[in-house]
Amino acid sequence: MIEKTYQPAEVESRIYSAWEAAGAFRCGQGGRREAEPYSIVIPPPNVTGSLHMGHALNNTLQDILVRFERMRGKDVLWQPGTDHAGIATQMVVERQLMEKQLPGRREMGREAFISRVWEWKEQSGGTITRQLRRLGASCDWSRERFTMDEGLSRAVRKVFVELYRAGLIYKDKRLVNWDVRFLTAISDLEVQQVEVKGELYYFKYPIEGLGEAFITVATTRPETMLGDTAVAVHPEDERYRDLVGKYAILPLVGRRIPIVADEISDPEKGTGAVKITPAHDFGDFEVGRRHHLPLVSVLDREGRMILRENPDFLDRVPPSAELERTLALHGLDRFEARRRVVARLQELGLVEKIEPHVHMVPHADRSGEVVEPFLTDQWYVDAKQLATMAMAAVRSGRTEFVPKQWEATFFNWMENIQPWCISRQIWWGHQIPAWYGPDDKTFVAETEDEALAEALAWYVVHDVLTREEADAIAADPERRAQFLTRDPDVLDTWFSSALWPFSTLGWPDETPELARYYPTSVLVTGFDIIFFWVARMMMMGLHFMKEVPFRTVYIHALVRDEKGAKMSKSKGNVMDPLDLIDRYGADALRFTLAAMAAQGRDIKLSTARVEGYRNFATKLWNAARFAEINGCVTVPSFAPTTARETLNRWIAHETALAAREITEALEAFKFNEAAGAAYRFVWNIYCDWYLELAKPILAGPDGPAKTETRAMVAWARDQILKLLHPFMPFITEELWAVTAPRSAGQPGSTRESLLIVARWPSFEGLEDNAAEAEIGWVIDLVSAIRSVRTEINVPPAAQIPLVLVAAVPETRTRAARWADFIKRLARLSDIAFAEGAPAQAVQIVVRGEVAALPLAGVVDLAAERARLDKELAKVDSDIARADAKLARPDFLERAPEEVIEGEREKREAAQARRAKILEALERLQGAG
RNA sequence: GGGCGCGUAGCUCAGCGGGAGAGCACUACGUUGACAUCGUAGGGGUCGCUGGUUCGAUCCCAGCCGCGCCCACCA
Repeated sequence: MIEKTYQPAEVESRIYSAWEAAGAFRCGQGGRREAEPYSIVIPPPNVTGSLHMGHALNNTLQDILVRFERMRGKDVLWQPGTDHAGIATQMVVERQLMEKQLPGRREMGREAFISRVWEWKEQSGGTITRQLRRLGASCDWSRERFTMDEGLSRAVRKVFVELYRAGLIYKDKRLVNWDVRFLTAISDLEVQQVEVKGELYYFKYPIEGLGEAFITVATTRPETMLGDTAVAVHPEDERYRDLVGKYAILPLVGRRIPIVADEISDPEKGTGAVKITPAHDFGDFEVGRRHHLPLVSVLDREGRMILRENPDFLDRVPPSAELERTLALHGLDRFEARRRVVARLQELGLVEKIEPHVHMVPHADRSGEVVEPFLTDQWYVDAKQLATMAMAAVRSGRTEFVPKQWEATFFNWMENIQPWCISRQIWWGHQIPAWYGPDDKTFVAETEDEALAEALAWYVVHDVLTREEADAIAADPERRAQFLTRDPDVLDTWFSSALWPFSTLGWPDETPELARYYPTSVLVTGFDIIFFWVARMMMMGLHFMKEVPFRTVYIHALVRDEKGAKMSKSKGNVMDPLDLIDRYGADALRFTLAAMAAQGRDIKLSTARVEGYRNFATKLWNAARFAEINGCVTVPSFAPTTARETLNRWIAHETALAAREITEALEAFKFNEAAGAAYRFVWNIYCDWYLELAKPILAGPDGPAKTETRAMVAWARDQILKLLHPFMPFITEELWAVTAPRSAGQPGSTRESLLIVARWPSFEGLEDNAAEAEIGWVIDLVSAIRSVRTEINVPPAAQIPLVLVAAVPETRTRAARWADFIKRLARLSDIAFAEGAPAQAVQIVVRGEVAALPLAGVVDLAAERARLDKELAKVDSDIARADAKLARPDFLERAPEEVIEGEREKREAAQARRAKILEALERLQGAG
């Protein structure tokens, strides 16, 4: 017996275990080794993460595709795993140490700290994957990977070494985006431009040799002026032409700085003269290179002023008396230093003005601190070269974005791609496989042994060491360990993510999985990581595999709250998917997300919507109960195409239509259309009409019609379970089990397989549309009667007679055949036939014929006349519109034939209907 | 400054060249043995504005008005 109500919480975990126990998620299962492969790699969630609504959407869509293709018989691999998430994870563990009042990271040392992180990972790293299971994700967990596991780490080292040897990875000293909180370099992508209300300061720099004359520069960062090494004006700016080549004297410092002509200066902006601080501004850095300016750093890695022990500062510029006075700046935070510099310049009368100024200020993603451009040595990937192939792959269609417009975004970024800074000054991550010799010579290799061998060989060849000395070092463990120093930095987390589509399949080994599942079929992800991840996977995949990592990139929207605001903890508008799963079931959440996943628009999620789809699940549940109560059991040998009953032929055809619609929508990644089609079919076709029309048969005497109908009800229900399974895996699998036909004395399911691996419905039966004329007529008739009953206030319980007027023989046959049904659904007492309509009757036109409801004493004649007048007006306007069209020569000449024909047909139908309405009006006249 | 997108029923959104749709909300009625997490019926929209293309425009094009997002070293 099917339970009275569906209990998601009870069912979901049990069903999920059953899938896992059956090995249903595993690739290559069930004789599918010969089948077409279908693979998706999961966007690996942070190991520190917990499931948020974005994950829920992302993984629901992947799971829908994966379940759909699995049911279509493909050999499916959904490759799961997690990301080590460098900074995020390091932060979590450091915070934990603090909370437990244990020694901090630096005190415990690198090795101890890293093993602490691993411990944390073992204990807590499984949260997110457990939560994915609750959502129903059918990943092949037997293949779960972690970006820091041994295999993937090996892939990372190999990639690094090969790119280094190909000259595509190099070390460079230049400005980087520096996070002053986490004390690490970050990439351009980890920087957010934030609009800040600040001030624009106009400073007067005296000009050497021109007495009281000065040049005014505008700046938003006064504290960096101590590091100025030039003033730039535009080469064509008449105002300053004479000053180019002269020197300004930098206030407070006394440094002579040249006034140079450079295009960077915009005559429209500020004063047209701009101070140049090559060590603290990306633009100025370039100017510095062009004009061979010295780089003067005045900030340390924590964003504090560093003047005293700063060789960059003191060696090049003899401290002036003024500078000595400003030495109080040393060690000050940059923002405090800013206030003091401004104050001092004001005292000196060198501040022309200060204006309020709104501008974009770069902030570090993670820490939220203002990013400091900082001069350091870092490792870079030459992305430009790699980008060329990636762009070509998208241009040629080897990888396709869906929706298409994201390709523009992709190209736009790729065309302007900058070197990718991949080194991070943190501990948790893939340590860079680079070692330095005694003279700082760099050796890059996959292992320390290889690096050492390479280094010793190099020093021998270059006569730094003799062969004997080298051998001695190699032989002595102590000296070996001391000879090289490993680069302490680790790689950007996205570096290992970029390898995900092939590293998870076993690369660099030539595994069968790599051969079979690469390139993957589709990547499902949000637009926010097109640059971070998609582009980089494209570059790495093409370089190392010589083939794109995925055929299709499906870009989905952002999930927002019901008002359209981005969900964030600080706003307190976060909806927790696990909470929704608890309240409504995973299926309801999944269906909601799918139904709302229209391409190109963000999802505004509301609980009302989830509730609505929970109701849908309930509806399905009850429909299955109805089938069971009425003895509708799957008949394995039943072939729907052989059905004899019109009603059954009709639902078979409707089922095929729905199957086709859902299949085509899923093939085109139109999740909302697929969900909508399934919803309409189940509720508005199967439940509202088919089951209702089947009731009299099921309640009637036993016989072939009843037997067939029972089989068909069960068959259609089974098709529904299949069609709905990708969206609502739990409830459908549960119903699949509980509705299984029983074999005597045998416990358990007699289904051939779990639903998850059942065959996806075909479209067979589409060609037979004959039943529609009959069932459609019944539906129209019932609907029309119901509508009229409400309109003229017939009490719902009242049973009234129906008279079919001047019915053609076919109608008479149909009416006779469907009398029980129609009477039941339209609440009629009797169906009769007559050549003319009875007096005092409500008359409706159904598919060209008049049906009358004699309602002497019940019907309000005036109301009825008004109703018919309204209908007449409607039909008249229809005719008029068609006439107007058909009267235009242009239309007849230029419109396609089928459109013209359609218009004629519409007109004829309207005319016929009009005639019937007129007759009805006349009769009413006579009656009144 | 560049690029992308959005303005359709009270709300959330589909549709996107041939007579305006769904869900929710709303109104009325209804516990007929699957389902009140339900059923039946109903009200509600000059499809942002202005032009253009077309036999025909909510749909294509241009401009404008609102709104959002992404990218960009500008003082």
